[in-house]
Amino acid sequence: MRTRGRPPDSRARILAAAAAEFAARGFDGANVDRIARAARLNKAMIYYHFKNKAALYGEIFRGLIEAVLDRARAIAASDASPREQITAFVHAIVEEAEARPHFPPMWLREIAEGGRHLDRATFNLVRQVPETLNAIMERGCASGEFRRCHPLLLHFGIVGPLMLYFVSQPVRSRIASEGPSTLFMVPRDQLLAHVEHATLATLTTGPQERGRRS
Amino acid sequence: MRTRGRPPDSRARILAAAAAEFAARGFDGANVDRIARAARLNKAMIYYHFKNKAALYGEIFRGLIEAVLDRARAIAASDASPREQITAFVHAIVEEAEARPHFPPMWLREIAEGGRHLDRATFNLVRQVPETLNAIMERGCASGEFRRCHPLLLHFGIVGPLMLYFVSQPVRSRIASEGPSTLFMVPRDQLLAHVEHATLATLTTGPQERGRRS
DNA sequence: GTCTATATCGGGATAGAC
DNA sequence: GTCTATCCCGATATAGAC
Repeated sequence: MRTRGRPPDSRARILAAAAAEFAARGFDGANVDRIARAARLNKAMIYYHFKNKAALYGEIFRGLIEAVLDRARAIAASDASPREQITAFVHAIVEEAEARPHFPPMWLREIAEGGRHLDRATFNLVRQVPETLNAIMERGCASGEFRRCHPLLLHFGIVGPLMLYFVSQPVRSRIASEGPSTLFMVPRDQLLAHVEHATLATLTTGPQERGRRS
Repeated sequence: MRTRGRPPDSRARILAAAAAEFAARGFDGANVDRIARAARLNKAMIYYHFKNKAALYGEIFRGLIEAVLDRARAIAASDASPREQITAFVHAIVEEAEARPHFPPMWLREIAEGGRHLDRATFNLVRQVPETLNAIMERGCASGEFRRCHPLLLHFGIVGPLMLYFVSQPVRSRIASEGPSTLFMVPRDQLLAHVEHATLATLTTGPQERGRRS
């Protein structure tokens, strides 16, 4: 059964293995041989499906950022209130990170690399995420619910802690295995609650530095 | 003058060049030849001063984290109020990042790498930074100024946006050079004001999720 | 589509003169 | 302390059989 025309999944296996490898080691640290072994294939198969290592990386990164951007746009286009949209945005990032564990490490590293491995098209997708978040904030400001803040800082204030949380998983379990410090264990729900609260508190508390008050 | 016993600064030049290289390319992407050239030295000189690439990296990282930890501890030991100590902590991170531009990229990458390049001693220094911040928060909670939140999330909420800001510099100027979007230009003082405000707002606004009120 | 070689080369590390 | 020359391995990429 399901034999005729069954598409070989070698390409998908390569993508999955490569995503894990790039996430764990970065572009330069990633090893094509290891990817092949993890995909239970030979290295030559990788070059059958992809032009080179960079093309493989590019395809994975593009898929990742498209998924995130789709979520963000859907939220911005919804009829939820600005507050709810902010909350939904935080949840969406967390859900995407859980669905694609390579997302946080790859995104973080790529920013640190100056976007060196991204073509113009992908680069534009990356910048559209904070722009979408900005549109949400703008609506909240127009309705008087939010105070205005710098959109990129708003974005970094959400994404920064979230990415660090996911990316620090190996470090944190290494710490946990060495001693009984409870400081480095963070329940997932507490993460969500914290970032939600921090973001909304930032957006609804009057700024000291400019002297407006609600 | 100052000839006798003048120490050759080749070692210092190597450290400076290597810091820039590791920051820009990461451990695996860093090239010892490029480091030597940037230090106006031959590659062999690097191996005269350092056992290998990893040892060179380790020394730079250790220096960086020691500087940050020193600042954090000095603040925690000061007699300033918890609020002031939080503000001082934010400022200290920013000042350290400006004094040592390799700090944000190297720190961020190292977390993403799972601390793979760190020996036990350095690893312990890294974890003591959030622990020090926790001590500050504890005092604020004891005096009733702060609501308690997860110390690691507090730390990520400060350091995440700050590191992203510095690390995204190349990406942001690339965006700025391509079009007139003002969204990606962030004045340094606005960064400081934002993170300060966001952190204090988080620490002084009652949590929705647990229903405690001050 | 999948494999086994193998070409090729960049880059970490060392030898040894000065 | 500083250099030139070189070793040599690992890693990307390709050729070509099946």
